[in-house]
Amino acid sequence: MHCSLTSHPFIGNVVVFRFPSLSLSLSLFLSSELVLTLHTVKRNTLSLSLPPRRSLMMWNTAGDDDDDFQIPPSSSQLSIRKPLHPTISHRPPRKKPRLSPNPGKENIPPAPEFTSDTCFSSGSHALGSILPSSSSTPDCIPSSVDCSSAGDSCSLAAEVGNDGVLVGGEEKKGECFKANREGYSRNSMEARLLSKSRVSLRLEDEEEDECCFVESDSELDVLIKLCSEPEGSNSGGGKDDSIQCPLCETDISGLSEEERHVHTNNCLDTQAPEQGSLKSSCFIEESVDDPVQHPELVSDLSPVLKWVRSLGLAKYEDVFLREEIDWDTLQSLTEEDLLSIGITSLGPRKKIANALSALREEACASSAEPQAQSLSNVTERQRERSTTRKASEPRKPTANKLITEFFPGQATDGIRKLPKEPVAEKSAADSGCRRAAVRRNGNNGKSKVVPQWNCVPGTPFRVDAFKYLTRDCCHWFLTHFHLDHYQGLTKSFSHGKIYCSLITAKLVNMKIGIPWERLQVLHLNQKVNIAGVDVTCFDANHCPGSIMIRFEPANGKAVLHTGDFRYSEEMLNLLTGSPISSLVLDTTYCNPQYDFPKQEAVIQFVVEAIQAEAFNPKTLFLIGSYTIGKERLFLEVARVLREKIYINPAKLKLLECLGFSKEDMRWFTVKEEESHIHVVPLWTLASFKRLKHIANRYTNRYSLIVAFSPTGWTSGKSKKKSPGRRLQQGTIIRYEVPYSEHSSFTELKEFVQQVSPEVIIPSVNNDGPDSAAAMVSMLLT
DNA sequence: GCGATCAGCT
DNA sequence: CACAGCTGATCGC
Repeated sequence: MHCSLTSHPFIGNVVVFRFPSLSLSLSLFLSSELVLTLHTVKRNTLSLSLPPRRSLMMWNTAGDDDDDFQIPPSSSQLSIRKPLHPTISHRPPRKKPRLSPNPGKENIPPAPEFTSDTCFSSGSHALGSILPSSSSTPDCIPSSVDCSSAGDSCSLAAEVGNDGVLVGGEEKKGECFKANREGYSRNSMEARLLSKSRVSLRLEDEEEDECCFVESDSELDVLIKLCSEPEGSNSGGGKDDSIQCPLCETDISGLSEEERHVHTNNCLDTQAPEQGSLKSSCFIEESVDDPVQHPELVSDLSPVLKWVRSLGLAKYEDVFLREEIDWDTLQSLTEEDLLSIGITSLGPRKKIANALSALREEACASSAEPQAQSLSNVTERQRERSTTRKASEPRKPTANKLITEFFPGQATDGIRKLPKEPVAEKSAADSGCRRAAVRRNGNNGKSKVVPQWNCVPGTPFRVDAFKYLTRDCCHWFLTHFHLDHYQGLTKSFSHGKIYCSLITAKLVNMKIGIPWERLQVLHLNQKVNIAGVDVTCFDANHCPGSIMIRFEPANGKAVLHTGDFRYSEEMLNLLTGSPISSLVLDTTYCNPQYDFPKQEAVIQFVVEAIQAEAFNPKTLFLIGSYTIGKERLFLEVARVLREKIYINPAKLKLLECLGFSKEDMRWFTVKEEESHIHVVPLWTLASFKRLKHIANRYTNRYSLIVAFSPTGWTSGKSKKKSPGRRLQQGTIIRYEVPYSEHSSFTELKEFVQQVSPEVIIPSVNNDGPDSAAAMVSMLLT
């Protein structure tokens, strides 16, 4: 078997193993300090990357013939040499490999001495790069191949086994290794990035970040499957799998699941006329008048399935069928429910959830204005029943949990409930939220209910509610200039005044074209009276211009709306005064899994990472940012590295609105050639594909791209507690760093405890209203 | 053609 | 995951 090692043409710390005639099956055993990343395995090519300042040793213990391990002459940058520390291999090589000549060797300068000090501080060489060492080494393990820049660290051994399996090992041997390891552990980016995860090897696809995790059946799915087995059927392995159509009772076991649905649907279609009202074009009409008299829920399935189909999501029919979801149940489903029944794809789930809220709104509208609709009696009854139920009983036991139940020692009398859905009219009315016509003319006159978090209890004000413009409100607050908060705001806005910070006002004026007459600037920490309500705003520490707003209405129940915010202790000093009754809280990361470091720590991390990666003068650094946001990160990078940052002219214009000092602005340049640190939209860093496009654009100027993707999500889920991660594909490196402009879970908890409100209204509630209660309860435990 | 909105995607 | 935002399709004017 032949294996060739070559250095990457551009970047020193990538080693490519080629097994020309082998279908690779790989396993690598690495020890605690991960220094080798298996990068791609494709077309018999295995590419491995070493973090900078590390070296690689490779042993060959495969096969017994001399052909086992050959370094072809073309691998000119590799030196084949003997290791300094023979004992390092946990499985000593059995045979000396035939070493091929290395014609390029003499042209390559000797590498510096590699010690624990130089391993981090020396910038003159890429320490992981594949350079020959001029030093000679003891002839103990003749079969080793060292691709290190200097003969030293012995940090990793890899072997090619008889079966073509590449195995490897590292054992701590000798002081050199120890010192090196300690030095590395202490200083290196990679050690810091990876020390927690201890993932010994990453097997990455070429499109690493697009790798798919095939979702295995959740426990819930399994349960659902079990529960959906027909009750008397022998599901314990017996073969009594007879399945009957619930309508015509024909045996349909022989049909596929899809065919069964088709069959059942046909039966429903043919039987429906007998029941009086079903028309294929009006599936909403059919419903079971009295469920007690119609215990067979399946007879109510057809409208559901048709509805699902009408959304173009026929492939989920079986999910609804399996769950025996009837029309009533359907309307009470939350997005969380959809997820739990197995609609795991975001797109379809959102689509269904949106369609469901439209359905519910229709139902509400019809109950509120029955005269406005001309509906069949059946529909009328159906809606009546569903709305009656809404008013009288909870759809789900957890839905109407009192928020205040989660507050130990707080009175619960007469305290507002967390609404199950914005559609719950009572809660909407309570908070002053009303139905808003989304479009006066379009959208078929459909309307949306203003979510509670966009309202200020006890006032007629709206916050970040431009999606829900109504004529009955003329005080519109905007907490910051991010699309998801100003969405719906256009230059034709004519609904009153917009209240925001100076920075936000500038941006709204510049980017959207709202005239200044419509804008009312709120100054930080200054109380003003607006329509009889005292209003004070504070820096929200989110993006430039972001504010939190305290409203003190005449009823004495102060409301604090955080907008989007990142907690800082200074906030608490400002918030002294009247106690907060309702807290509208940015719950973006309201889950214990999101516990990321302070921004300063992440900035420091990025600065050090740049320094560590900067060994190659032809490196382009990219830092992701939003329209506004993350400025602190790249400004700090500029300051520390004393290097200008490139931004495009549009971004510069934006930054000029953000109130940076002249000093700070000097760190920005719109001349690309003046800087090799560029600020780019965050989404351009999202995939390696895009990064490759960027790389191609700069192919003459840069040989290495190092991108920083700053996002709080980095620290979620499986990446729990990891301070970030470093991904690499060839000449492109992407760091994902947990730089967040939202509060972490810990910070939220701290904030809530300090503010101690009576009611919390979450602003982000992606998993449905049920989880809102859970979310809040987590904050208070 | 333009602005606004929405779905889909990252 | 989907922070926040881009892209393209569609609709109404």
